[in-house]
Amino acid sequence: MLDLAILGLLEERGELHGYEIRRQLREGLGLLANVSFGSLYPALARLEAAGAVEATEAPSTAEAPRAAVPPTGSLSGELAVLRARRRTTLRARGQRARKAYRITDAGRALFAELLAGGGPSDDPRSFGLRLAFARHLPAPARLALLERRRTQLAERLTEIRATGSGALDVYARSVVEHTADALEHDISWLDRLVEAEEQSAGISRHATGRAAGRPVPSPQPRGT
Amino acid sequence: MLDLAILGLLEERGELHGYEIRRQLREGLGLLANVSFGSLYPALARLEAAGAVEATEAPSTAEAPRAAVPPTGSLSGELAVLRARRRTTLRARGQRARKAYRITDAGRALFAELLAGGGPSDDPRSFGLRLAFARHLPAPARLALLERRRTQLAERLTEIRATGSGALDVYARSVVEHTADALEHDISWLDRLVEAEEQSAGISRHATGRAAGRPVPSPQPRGT
DNA sequence: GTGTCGCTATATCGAATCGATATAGTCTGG
DNA sequence: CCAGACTATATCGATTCGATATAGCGACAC
Repeated sequence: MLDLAILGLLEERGELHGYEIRRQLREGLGLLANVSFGSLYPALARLEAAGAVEATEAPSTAEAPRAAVPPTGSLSGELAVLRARRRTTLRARGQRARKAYRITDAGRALFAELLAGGGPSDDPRSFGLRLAFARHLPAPARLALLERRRTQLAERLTEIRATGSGALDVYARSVVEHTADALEHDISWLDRLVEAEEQSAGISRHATGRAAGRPVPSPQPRGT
Repeated sequence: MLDLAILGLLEERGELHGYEIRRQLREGLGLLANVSFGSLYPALARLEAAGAVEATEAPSTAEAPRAAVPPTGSLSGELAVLRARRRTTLRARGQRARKAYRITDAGRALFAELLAGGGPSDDPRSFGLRLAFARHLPAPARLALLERRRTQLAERLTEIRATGSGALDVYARSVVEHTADALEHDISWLDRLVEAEEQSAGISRHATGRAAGRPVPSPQPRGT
């Protein structure tokens, strides 16, 4: 999930270092991806190991794309190299040592895969992230993403409504009902997005029945 | 977080086994706590090790303690008895060996602590869980819980609104705006809850400034 | 009868993530 | 000159998830 966010940011904004990635994730995406360093740095290392991103020692202002360190197989050796390099190179201007990352072709492929990837990923953050990067998705895949999400939420909603909150006390019931409300709200948002998608694509037969009149399980006038 | 859910369930429903806990979490609490076995069983073990719960071998359905069947000496006869017994105990659905857990006094103490516990816990699931069990909380702590949550959400909202979504494309902007909307919705829900709390407590000084300027639809008598 | 399918039930594993913490350089202000 | 705030990378332990293994039992088909 984090991988997607990182790759997307690098794809859109070019070369970034860890701290900056985090800031952009927080500020740009409205905390949707509020990520900690404890997951960010491992994720970067993971992606680098997989060849999806490559590190460039230089602060982003300069160029000097210094060839990537050839993997020596010696961990301590590589660490020593990194340390030495850091001490010499960066002190140059202003900031402190940083490792900027840039996306590779393999990374772009991975990004596309993650973006469309039909994995379950019930996680709302994951969906939000995908949608935020939906610009990089072909139109049909975009639509499919929205539809898939809508289906999932609708299922959850019926499930909740079905179980009925009769047996619960005031507080638990309030939680359940609010959850259902939020779900409804989400679904109608998705419906609006789907509609917009279908409009922007030239639609001949817009009466597919989908966007037309799909009622949310039960409108349920709320307020006794 | 899971600990809280487990302890709460055991406190309210008495003796339960793992599978059943999970079901009640899913069905009762509207998927708010949709938990996997990979976290549930370790959590139970953790709680047991900490002395917060204790395991009882007996299936909880043992309302009527079946009188011990005198051993007949006949193997097939005993097997038949076992089968019959199982069938009567479990009624229509197959059951297997299970370990039922019951909450201890230490567990109750831990529960109270977790429930009120002012840890950050930005997690919406965590808050939902606490609120669902708010009945077990003294009224002032309940109010504090709501207020704390409201403050957090309000902060996030201003943060999002402050950053402004101008630089984003349609999709990212839609995500951010919808997040903000959902946040607003949550906040006004909390406001309604706070108001209800203040009403049900005898309100002498209702003009705390907080609840003052916030208009709220109606008290909404919550009984079907 | 015997597959085998589906449900109940417990359990473990690896990977992802979080929150806390360590380390360290740099900039600002008293 | 020191304190505190900010930038920056990194690691640790704990929690949680998803997948998977296992097993008993019921039910229905063949």
